[in-house]
Amino acid sequence: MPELPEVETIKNELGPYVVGRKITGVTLLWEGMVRHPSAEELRSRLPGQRITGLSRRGKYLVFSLDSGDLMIIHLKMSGTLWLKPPDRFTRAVIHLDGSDIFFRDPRKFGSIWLVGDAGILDKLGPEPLGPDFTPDVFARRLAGRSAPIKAVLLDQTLLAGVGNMYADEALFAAKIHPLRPASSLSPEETTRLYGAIRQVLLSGISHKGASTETFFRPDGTRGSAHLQFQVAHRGGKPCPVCGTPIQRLAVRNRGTYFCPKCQH
DNA sequence: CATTGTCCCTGGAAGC
DNA sequence: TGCTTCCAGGGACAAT
Repeated sequence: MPELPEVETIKNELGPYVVGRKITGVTLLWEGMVRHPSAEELRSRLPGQRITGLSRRGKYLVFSLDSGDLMIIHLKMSGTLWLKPPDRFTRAVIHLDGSDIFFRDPRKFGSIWLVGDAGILDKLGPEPLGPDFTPDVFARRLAGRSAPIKAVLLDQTLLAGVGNMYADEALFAAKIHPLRPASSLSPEETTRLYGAIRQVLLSGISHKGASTETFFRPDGTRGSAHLQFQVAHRGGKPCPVCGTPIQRLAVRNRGTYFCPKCQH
């Protein structure tokens, strides 16, 4: 499930193959992924445009086009962008005058937009690894939030890019229980969590993303970040710090893994 | 505005 | 072997 480190990895590794290339055609095998405009308009407006840049905002991939348009892709649960030939889960192909891009998405949750500006991204909170995200900013944004800290970390308007896996990892690293009300964190705990979020995301990027399920890099290989996970997707296994079995509970229908002894 | 629940999707694993 | 159930879960949306 692509979160910030996985999307960053795709951006880094796909960019060299697509920036500077011209789109020559679009094949949609699952039109439901097109969010704006219509599938028909997407097919007619993309060909002929040159990709001038590829960037990431939160979990969104942003392709800049020479017309000024933006092609924005969200991979959601199971999406990947491949440079290699398609399989039965390919939902779209962006044909280029070079390597084609294959949008692979078994669960069909992924989305694509073709827009004139980045307005749909305005709602996102700060980039966790960017200069605008400081412990003070984090503390202010948590203030007044009574929901469980785990749920609040998944709110993309609070902070952009943290998903289910890295939220669990950050809470474990900061030794904070996932059900703690967000506003109950002490200043010291808030600072600790701030550092933990940045640390687990940077670790994820350096390991080229986590391939717990359907994530693959553009060349089809897996990342190795999941091998570093302490609690995420490790229900029943011993806590690497104290040996207590890792527990699983559901927070807003999201599987949440934590150590009941280490996290308070 | 904050919060919670439902829904969209499908394959793989586990249980019977 | 084959059926059913559960699990993976980001974000749009509706309801409170």
